[in-house]
Amino acid sequence: MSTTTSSSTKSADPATTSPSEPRPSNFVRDTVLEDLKTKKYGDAVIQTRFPPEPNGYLHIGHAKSICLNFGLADEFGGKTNLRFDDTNPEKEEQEYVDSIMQDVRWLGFEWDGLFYASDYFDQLYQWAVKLIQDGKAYVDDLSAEEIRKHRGTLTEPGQDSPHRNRSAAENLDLFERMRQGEFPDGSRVLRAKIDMASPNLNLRDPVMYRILRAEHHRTGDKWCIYPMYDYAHGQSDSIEHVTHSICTLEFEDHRPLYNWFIQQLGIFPSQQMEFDRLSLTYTLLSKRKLLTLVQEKRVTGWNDPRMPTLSGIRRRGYTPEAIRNFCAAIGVSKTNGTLELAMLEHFVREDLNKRAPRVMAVLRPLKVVIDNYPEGQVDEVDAVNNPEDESAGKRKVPFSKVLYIEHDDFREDPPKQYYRLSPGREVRLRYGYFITARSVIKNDQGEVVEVHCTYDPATRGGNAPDGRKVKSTIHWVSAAHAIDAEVRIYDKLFARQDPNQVEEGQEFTANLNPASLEVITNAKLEPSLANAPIEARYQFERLGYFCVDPDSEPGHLVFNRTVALKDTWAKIEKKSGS
RNA sequence: UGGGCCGUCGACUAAUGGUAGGUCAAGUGCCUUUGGAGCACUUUGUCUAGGUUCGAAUCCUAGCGGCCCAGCCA
Repeated sequence: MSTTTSSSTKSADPATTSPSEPRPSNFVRDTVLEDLKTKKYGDAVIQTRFPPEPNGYLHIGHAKSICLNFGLADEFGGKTNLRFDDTNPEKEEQEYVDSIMQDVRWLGFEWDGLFYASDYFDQLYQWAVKLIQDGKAYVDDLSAEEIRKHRGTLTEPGQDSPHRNRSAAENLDLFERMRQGEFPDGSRVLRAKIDMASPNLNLRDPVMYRILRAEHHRTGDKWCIYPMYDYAHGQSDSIEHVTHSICTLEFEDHRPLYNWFIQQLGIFPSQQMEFDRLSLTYTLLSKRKLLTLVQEKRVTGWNDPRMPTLSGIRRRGYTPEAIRNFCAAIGVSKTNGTLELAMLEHFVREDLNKRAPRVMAVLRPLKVVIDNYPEGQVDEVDAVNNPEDESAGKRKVPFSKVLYIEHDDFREDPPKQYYRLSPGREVRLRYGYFITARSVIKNDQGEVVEVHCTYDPATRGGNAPDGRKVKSTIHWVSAAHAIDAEVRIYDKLFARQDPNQVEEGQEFTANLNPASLEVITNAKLEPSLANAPIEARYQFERLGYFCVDPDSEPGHLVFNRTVALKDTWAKIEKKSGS
């Protein structure tokens, strides 16, 4: 992929501390550049952070954020922390923490600091006490529902809680007793005292702490009160001296609150900036909904190869490079849009094309017998491992009298522009010989089950000495040498471009693509694949990119199709069909 | 209809008052022992209307359209 040329890279920029590749311009990077130039943070390097909540697995949308945050720090010699936003013990688990760390590293990034919002619970508590002392926070006894009623609506101001003007002493006492566990869950909250009439709902005395008796994955039962996101996040950023706190657009309305806490506390002024969340066609990127798919067993787990999670995509065969290139190419803006899935697929193909060894595999075997080929003779033909990479070398592939070819590669009655095998037609068997179809054998249903051909011994390797050309080259596997494999063909998980678009009363699961997985149990592979290791990626010539699934066992290989090759014939067929 | 944000080819994104460019997709041709890859070419765009300016995608005004916010989720 070539990087977009941008004006910001035309001239050497003194703020750029690394001589790295020109990077695509975006408004976040521009701001960093500007802040560095004006020395907004003195001589300090920029500090970013990736702050996932450990309540699910990371997905491709997170990859965009990871690449942005780590990428900025890399480019400008800054640092990036991994910080778990673990303020809601009811939804968070160690399993998610572990998977997140694994996925970030797999993507190719290493954090500078590893932190948890829960590391700061004591500090956060002390700051809350300070806000109470300053008359900026109060304990409210209203129920959740009463608070909601008092909040007003989008168009009407809220009303003050009757407890809004308690004395600092009383608030201090109550808050301390909240922490001590004197009150039942949900009976009281600590609220910031801001403005119940603010047009920004986030400023209508937001809740800072709630009482929640839940086992926290790190602090256990030490606390029975937990800070809310708005109170925890900005302060965590500030503690870590995060200079650029990059989050998604839906937090734009929270920025005034983010700033309010920092200002009241007089602590390090981290700056929040918001960019657009990634959306992809035919894809859902909502941890809540992905969780639903897992819980309802619509998929086999978070790492089902159809899932847009990093672990799913990894198992599907995507490379970290492909994802990083994708993230660099899609850019960062404030526009809410939806990217075509084709864009993502392009970047896997691009990467795999360069690195994946080619191999021959037949997914839907059709038996071919070469009548004039000597019985029992085996011919080891040379095959190129990767035409894109000469250093990948060559291998031998056994050729013999009985072969399998792809069922699609033979048509008894070939349509226009179909160049593959058909009665009387000569084609090339890749790296093998030219063969001509002579007759077919059909089963009781009238389906072709065997094609008898003749071959031209002079065409060994694939070229005719007399210079005659052939329109098409097809792949094959020697029947006697083939190894059997299971191949899982994946398609879009959702049938609708926008999986959230549902008929009245329906769930998003109604949009699930019933054909998202097709399992082929009798695929035939060339023997070189016998010892293919888990996660190894190949191009099955003319078919697509495939990788070895962890479900594989000795003697039973399982492949996942990562993505199909672009298929010109399919286009022609579709066009003439419609 | 309170507040916030956003409108550039079909999609994503650049242009920072001075040539509307790139990537994907689509199409055409070349090439090809993968109908792959590669190469070349092509199509299509500044939401609308006013204004400022020598000059506006960019600044101003007004419309129109979209997204977000009324969790003791993040």
